[in-house]
Amino acid sequence: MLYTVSEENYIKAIFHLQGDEGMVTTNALSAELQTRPASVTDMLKKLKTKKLLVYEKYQGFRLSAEGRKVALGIIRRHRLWEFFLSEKLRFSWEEVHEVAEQLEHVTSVKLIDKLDEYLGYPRFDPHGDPIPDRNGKIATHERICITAIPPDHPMEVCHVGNQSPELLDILRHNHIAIGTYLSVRKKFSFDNSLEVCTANGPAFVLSEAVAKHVWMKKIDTI
Amino acid sequence: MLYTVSEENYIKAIFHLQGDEGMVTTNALSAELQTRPASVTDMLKKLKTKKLLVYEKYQGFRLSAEGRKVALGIIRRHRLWEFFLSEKLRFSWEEVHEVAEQLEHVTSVKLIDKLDEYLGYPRFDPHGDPIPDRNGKIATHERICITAIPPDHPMEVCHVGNQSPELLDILRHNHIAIGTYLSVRKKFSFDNSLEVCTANGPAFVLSEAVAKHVWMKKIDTI
DNA sequence: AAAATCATTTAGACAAATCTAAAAAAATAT
DNA sequence: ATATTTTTTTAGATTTGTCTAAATGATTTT
Ligand SMILES: [Mn+2]
Ligand SMILES: [Mn+2]
Ligand SMILES: [Mn+2]
Ligand SMILES: [Mn+2]
Repeated sequence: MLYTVSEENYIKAIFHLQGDEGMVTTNALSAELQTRPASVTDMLKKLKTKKLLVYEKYQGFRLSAEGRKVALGIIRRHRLWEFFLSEKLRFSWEEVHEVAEQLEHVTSVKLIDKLDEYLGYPRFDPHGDPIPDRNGKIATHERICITAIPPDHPMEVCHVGNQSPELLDILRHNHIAIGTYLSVRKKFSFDNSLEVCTANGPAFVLSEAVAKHVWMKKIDTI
Repeated sequence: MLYTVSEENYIKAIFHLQGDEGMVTTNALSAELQTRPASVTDMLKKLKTKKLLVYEKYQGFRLSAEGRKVALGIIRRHRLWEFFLSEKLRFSWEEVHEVAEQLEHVTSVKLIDKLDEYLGYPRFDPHGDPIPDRNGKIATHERICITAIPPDHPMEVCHVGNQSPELLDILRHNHIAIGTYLSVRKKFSFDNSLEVCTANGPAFVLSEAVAKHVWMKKIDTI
């Protein structure tokens, strides 16, 4: 029932690498976790013994139903802590992940459920990623990339698909964060850049490289 | 600069066992940590190498100045989290310790300083124990045992020297917690029990065994 | 002061998580 | 269809933290 920090990190990484139905490879996981392939193989055997993994050697692997459940628990803890750090302790957007990497391994069901309640049952973390509820259920935004929305229809930023400091630097420079309202003024087909603006702010340009990571949803009406 | 969870648990336990000036023995530490004396000896060698310990074999040991500094950092984290759990997440008094045992090992200076700020720089944890500030300084209550206060002088409960569920059961039954105002009505020299009462509540009796763990301070005048 | 007891350390083992180097299997190219 | 390359696994070693059993040092009793 309880897993080591190392096991949890493997489980979480496998969850993120496997899509729906997909298989994960030893090399991909070793790259993700910055370990050697041989270490991955060792851990795969252990996770298979614990029935968290569907794995035959040389055939790739993916989480079992139980493994997925464990992964969602870890992700729930990670994202709830990210929300706490951002919302309550005023950590900036890009600082929360590293600290949450540690906090996610504190295992107390009561702690997490009380934290969830204290935070008001948030459904999305500061990066716009969904927070699984205590049953592992995750909400999904009806979201659309800013490159695909029609001109002059304001929508709300709900997700940023890349959290590198470099991208966040551009977004912050333009005062774009989760929850910002934006509308597209013009699309330039030459380089697929966009001219966008906030409700009453100045217009500015997003390159295609930036825009493809910015996702929008309908503005909440209540 | 960074220590393992195990090292931190040893350092903290040594800090609690050594008074001012005192030496700690291998057996005492092994009892405290529920390990074998041989394991303690192994760790002592390691902590000595890291200059956290003053230790010559067969002679007992105590923390070096650096070791004490590390211990105060761990205790700061532990007690700030206990305060958070109690104050913000509404954990009951006796539940906080176990969860704080895990949270104390999350090492991010920024996290702890922000948490401290968020909590309003509390100086005492839910058990009335002092929380070291970021320089390791700890406040001290001018406190006195309830067995020693004069009759009919209301004072405030500021510390409970034993946190067993059994004692906490009695205290909760009598609605006594940190911050409760109590005065002693009568002392019975036969068994050293006390009749005490709250401001407008009924009188009740505390046995000597209970009373000796209940510590009082002057009522704050602001 | 020697014997008995108690506390502490040493010696050797083990599990967990990692590594390097070599072997084996699978995939790709010729 | 072979040969070559890539991926994965195995074999054996290392570090950390723990253990048991035996040896040694310190203390207490007689
Ligand atoms: Mn994250
Ligand atoms: Mn992690
Ligand atoms: Mn505690
Ligand atoms: Mn601890």
